[in-house]
Amino acid sequence: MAVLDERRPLYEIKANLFKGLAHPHRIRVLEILSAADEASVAEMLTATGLEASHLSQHLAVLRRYGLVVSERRASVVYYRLAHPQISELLRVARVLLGEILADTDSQRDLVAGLPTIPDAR
Amino acid sequence: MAVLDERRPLYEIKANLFKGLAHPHRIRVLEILSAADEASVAEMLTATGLEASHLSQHLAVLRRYGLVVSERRASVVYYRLAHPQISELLRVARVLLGEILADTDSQRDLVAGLPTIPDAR
DNA sequence: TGCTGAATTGATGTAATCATCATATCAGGG
DNA sequence: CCCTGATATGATGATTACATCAATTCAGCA
Repeated sequence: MAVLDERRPLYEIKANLFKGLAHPHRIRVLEILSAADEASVAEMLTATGLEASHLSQHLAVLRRYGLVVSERRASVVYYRLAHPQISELLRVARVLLGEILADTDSQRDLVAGLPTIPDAR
Repeated sequence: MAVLDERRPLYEIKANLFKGLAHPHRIRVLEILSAADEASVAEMLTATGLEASHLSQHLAVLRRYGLVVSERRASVVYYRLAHPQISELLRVARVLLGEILADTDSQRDLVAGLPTIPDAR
């Protein structure tokens, strides 16, 4: 398994989880799967507008990180979240981001990192 | 701000959030800050065992991603989570990982990605 | 068996991230 | 004012991730 490997220290496993989530295309895919429960590659292709091999590579990453599972029925491959909890995590992230960005609106440059650190690069 | 920038599509902002979290050292730092509310660089140095400049670089990443804020009092720099919700996100991730890894124990190779995909590389 | 559509893999170049080490800034005490 | 401890930045090389395009596998059908 290598990525979500329970023999590693927890903070490393956790970092790997986030690493799997750390790309906009992969977020889109996971949100599609959160909403639809299951989706074929073809469906995700039209939903995302990505080129086939590009999508496939990101799906491979998601598989490698143990975030999705796939199943071939006839000539179509269907993907599903490997764990329902993943959609929960995305939901929480969405809510928290909502709050964070709302904060940001009112205290924009506090959050911007510019004034708090003498010389933010 | 550039990283947690509300003008971008949401899935990109979300991916950036996860990108900031996608490293074991940074997870450790954030968990220290979740527990302690505030910590000096010196404290984090001893807590993590990292070399000073190495820790500093990761702190810079966390600042850049808007996940922490820092404040200098005398010659000591203190760090804090930029948003309390971040510790909430980590908490949720921890819980979910607990469940996922528990699953994994009983269905280890289902999660491993090996049997579900004909030729996992 | 040879096509065709669906999806994956491989190869390549480029860019981003990480670790290490050396150097720089910054505040306070001598 | 310079020294020291605390922290941050810069430069370098190594590794890993990303995008693009070509080639491959695989299932079903003519």
